[in-house]
Amino acid sequence: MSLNRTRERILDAAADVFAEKGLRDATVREIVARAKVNLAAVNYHFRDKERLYAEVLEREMRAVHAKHPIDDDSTPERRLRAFVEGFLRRVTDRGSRAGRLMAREMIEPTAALDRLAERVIRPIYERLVALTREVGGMSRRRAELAAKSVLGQILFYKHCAPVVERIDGRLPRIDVLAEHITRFSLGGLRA
Amino acid sequence: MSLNRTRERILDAAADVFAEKGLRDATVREIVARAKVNLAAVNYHFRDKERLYAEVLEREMRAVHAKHPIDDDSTPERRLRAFVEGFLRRVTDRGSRAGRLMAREMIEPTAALDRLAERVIRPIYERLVALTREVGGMSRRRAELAAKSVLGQILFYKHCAPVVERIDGRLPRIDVLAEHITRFSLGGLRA
Amino acid sequence: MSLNRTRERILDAAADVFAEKGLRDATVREIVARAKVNLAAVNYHFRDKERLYAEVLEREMRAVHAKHPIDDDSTPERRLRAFVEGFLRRVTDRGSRAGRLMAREMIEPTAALDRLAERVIRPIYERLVALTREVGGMSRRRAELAAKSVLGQILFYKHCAPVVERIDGRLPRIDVLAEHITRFSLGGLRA
Amino acid sequence: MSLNRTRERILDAAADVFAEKGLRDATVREIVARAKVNLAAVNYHFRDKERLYAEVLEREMRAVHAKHPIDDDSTPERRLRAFVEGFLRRVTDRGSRAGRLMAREMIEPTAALDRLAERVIRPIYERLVALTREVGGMSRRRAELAAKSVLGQILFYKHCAPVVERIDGRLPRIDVLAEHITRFSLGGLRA
DNA sequence: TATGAATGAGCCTTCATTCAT
DNA sequence: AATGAATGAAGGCTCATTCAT
Repeated sequence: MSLNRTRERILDAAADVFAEKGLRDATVREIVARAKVNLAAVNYHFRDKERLYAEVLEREMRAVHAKHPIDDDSTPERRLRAFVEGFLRRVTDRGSRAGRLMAREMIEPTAALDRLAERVIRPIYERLVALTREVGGMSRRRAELAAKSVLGQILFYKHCAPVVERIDGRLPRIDVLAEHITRFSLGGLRA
Repeated sequence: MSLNRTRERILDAAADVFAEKGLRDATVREIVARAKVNLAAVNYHFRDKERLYAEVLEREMRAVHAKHPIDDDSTPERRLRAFVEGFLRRVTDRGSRAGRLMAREMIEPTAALDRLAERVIRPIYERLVALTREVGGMSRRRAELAAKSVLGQILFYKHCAPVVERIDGRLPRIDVLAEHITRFSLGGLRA
Repeated sequence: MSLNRTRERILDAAADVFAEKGLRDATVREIVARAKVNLAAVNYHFRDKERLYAEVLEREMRAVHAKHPIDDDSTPERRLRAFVEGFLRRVTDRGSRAGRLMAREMIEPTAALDRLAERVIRPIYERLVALTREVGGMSRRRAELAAKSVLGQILFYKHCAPVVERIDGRLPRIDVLAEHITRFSLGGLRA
Repeated sequence: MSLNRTRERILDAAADVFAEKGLRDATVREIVARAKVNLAAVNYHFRDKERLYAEVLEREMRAVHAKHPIDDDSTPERRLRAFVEGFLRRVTDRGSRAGRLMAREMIEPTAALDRLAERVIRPIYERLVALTREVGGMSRRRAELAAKSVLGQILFYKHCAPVVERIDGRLPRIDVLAEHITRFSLGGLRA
């Protein structure tokens, strides 16, 4: 195949498998089967399974980062609402490999997490902190707590999805959730 | 080794190992080594590794459930505050095997989660829903969303701990967090 | 099978394979195939391939040591002759696994050689040194050199066998060689 | 990289690696790494690893052969002494790749040994046989045995070096050894 | 002439489980 | 009730070699 076709195929297949099974439970054999490449190709292109994982993680995160929408210049309330819904959609997207990979990192952080926190997560976090200050006109310290309250509400539907499913059956529509979280948060911010 | 001493030793060792490594990454060999029992004892007493895991999970959760404090009869606001702080403390306890086990279940639910959701989680959830209705006087549907907003804020410090560490350094004191979450939530409930 | 049948079978098969191919070129698969035991049995009984090797080496050497004939009490010359022929026979025995294993150790010594040198080789060496002193009535220092001259002549037919074969075709009979080496050495000792 | 620079670099690196690890344990990867050439270069220039090995062996042996000193025309005894010391020096030279390669061939002869025995070893051997006849005035048959006795004494310090080290600590000086071997052999030749 | 990419075979080891006692 | 022995499956990795350029 021309260029680094094999390398790309492996990265893509690996993202799926790592997202589904995690670093250790994923097998190189399954990855190469999905990528339809030779078993040894992983070791050739990435040295070993762990290095492949690190590269996958970085890549997936960067992809999400790139897709992250830029805030427009409407009112802070509308921008908050847009942020919540956008984040919620991304996070609850079943097919989102980045989301699953991150969730796993939360339980068993790997060396790759340090870079990730700084380069991908912090910018998003800082934008949300700025937004909460605009809405609530509060101190930096309080705005950080508030930002975490917002994030927590959103991520709950990610990190506790299996329990929510078992207790509620299906989730409400995303826009209903986003509407609730935004209102609830506006109330909290003004408290 | 009279009675089911062996059985108990295995359950205890297994709780540690499963909490540290998860169902699949934990090895029977490590469990029996810590428990100082024979390799075949796990299969003898629990049929297989998965059944041992289910038993461990149930047991740990029951233990947490038992420690869960009963609400007193002060104002709903104070009871909410007490709930938040109590839950937050339990959830951020680094040594908590139950917490780690649950976090793993969120990512890769096992068969054991069904019972757990019904027997351990739902009662807590229902209590919180009732509490939010008392505070906010709202519909069941809205109260459920609000309860999830409260839980999400709390669990954020559990499920995103590695990122919070990397972005903020140390956490604020638990009571400060609890105070914030309670105020934020009261604001949200009244919105 | 009763007792440690499997363990013994592995040790025996491994001695053959290690002697033929050396530590690294020998494969666990070939060993277990010859021993007609399961592949995992090696790791179960010996932890890993290297430890199996160490045990094989020790065992084979001990076996040779045990078979080593005790000198009788005839004249020193006859005892030298007996020593030479005995050693020569053992060493050129094509089926001798110990010999092949030792030859490999000479090229790539493993950790096991230290014990071997002290426990198996030194006693033989010391006996020969004593013998040369009896024959030649010389200083300890010169006797040691002489002992090495004797050993070198014998071991030549072991260590250089492939070349001797290619240059001479077949070897003379062992007793002819032993007679020559003994005479040559007696001449040397008296020089 | 003009001409066959690559080829030369491979041959040189391969000589080191083969001497250190032997034919099979040496890896093409290590050779090309040391030679700082491409992985595929070995197969391109030498067809396969074994042919590279054969070429290395031949080359190293020829180099030794070239350095072999020509006998002068002093007395046979002095020429024997010179032969012993020269051979001993070459053989115990730790850095000698040829020596290590040969030692390995003795244990696991490869196809390359046939040519070697005929072209490199036999000439040396024949010279020594002639020398022993001059000294001892004996039959061809006995002279051959005597020549082997001389060679055996010398090669002992090569092939049994690890054991000698462990039993004696350091070796005596080469000239002392040569003196001993020469005297001992002269005694034997005259016996 | 030289090389980056890719491949198929094979190796050692680990693991959960079962068997015989 | 408990265990030492044994097993079959699977996994990560290395290697010499070949291919296409």
